[in-house]
Amino acid sequence: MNTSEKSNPEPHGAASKAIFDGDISPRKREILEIAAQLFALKGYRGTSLRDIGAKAGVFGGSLYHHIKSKDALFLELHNAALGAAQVRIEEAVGAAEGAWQRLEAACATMLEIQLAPDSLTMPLMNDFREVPDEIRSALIARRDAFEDVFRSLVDDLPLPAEFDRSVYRNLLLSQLNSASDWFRPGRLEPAEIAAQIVGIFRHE
Amino acid sequence: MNTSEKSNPEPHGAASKAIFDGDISPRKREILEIAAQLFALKGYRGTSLRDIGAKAGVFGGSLYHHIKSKDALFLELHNAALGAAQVRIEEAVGAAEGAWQRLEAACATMLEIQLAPDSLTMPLMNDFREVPDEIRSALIARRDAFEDVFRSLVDDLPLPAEFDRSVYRNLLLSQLNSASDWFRPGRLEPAEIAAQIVGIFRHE
DNA sequence: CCTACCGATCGGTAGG
DNA sequence: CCTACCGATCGGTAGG
Repeated sequence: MNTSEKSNPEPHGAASKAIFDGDISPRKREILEIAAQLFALKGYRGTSLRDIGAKAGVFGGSLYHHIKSKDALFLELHNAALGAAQVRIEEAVGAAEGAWQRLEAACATMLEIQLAPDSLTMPLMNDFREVPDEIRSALIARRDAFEDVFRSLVDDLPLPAEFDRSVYRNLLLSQLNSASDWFRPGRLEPAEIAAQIVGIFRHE
Repeated sequence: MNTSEKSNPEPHGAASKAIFDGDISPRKREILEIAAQLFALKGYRGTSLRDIGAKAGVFGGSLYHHIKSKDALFLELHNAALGAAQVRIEEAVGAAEGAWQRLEAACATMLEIQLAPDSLTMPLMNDFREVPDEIRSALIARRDAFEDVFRSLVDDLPLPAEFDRSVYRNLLLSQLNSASDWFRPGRLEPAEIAAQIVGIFRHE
């Protein structure tokens, strides 16, 4: 079994949402998805390379054929998830008209991503405290770039003068980032929650 | 050096905010405060008993004279911090008149607690993912009891009918809980942030 | 990708 | 409260 099996464009049917770039092997993509799920569920420190290996059907040490280190794996994951989220949100924003409608589109997409039942995505964006110092600054920089989308959305709102837009944006983002803490399926849908959020945040 | 030195009522000047019950030894209180700071800074898994011991001037194993386990230590800490916060918030709410004023008083007090520079308090309330399964349900139950204060505050608001009060309350609480992620001293004060929050959340 | 292992660190304990 | 240690687990590596 050699390792030259990279020229396989999207074999398994989950091309629906391409979280990771196309220029990685299917096997590595599989490993990244498994790792993302475990990190989201148990946190950075709570997920060992042996755990990831076990779910992938190999021993922990074997992962080092695909990754450089646990740090690098987490960083790659985090950046890929944020990149994919950013693309989806920008698409949704581009399809909407009006400042409040664009904000609601962004919120709805963000919540759909964070609240997806199989969410191999981003519920890891917050526990920066758990992550080694060496990669934390890179994670924060990437997150800041992501949040620029919301910065410009908020800047476009016709808000009352007494509102501090920086605080307003941070409050909004903290709601979106921690919705998975209290969300329960079967009640309001992500889009309905987005409508509630914009209903609350809408003042002019 | 014997161990019978418990009958000392508040020796060091920090009686200003009694986070922990009076019926524990000063030494144990000291250890709890050190542990709280480290947990808040580095998370549950990122804080070892050796770390706590080092800051307290003893070896990790020596802490077991005062605690039963790391789990129990964290649980005690968490419950004491929430209990103290609840008392302060209920006092502030009791001193205010009007549903919106009471809400703002609760938010301001909550933010003062979470954003205090030496905050040995609660920025640990969120990383339940990091904590062992055995104590997680107890932590959640205690937090739910704490949040009942906000439940009744929100129920008293004259909100428009289209607002879902459960979602509204969760959104509000997630903002208060994660304000420490973006707060920077020197800009808005906690009370000013509370005013911004209520300004946003105020609809009737 | 596996076997077998390394040094480090963890929570916790015994015995004083 | 210390010394000295236990078994478990971790990220990572060598050599195949």
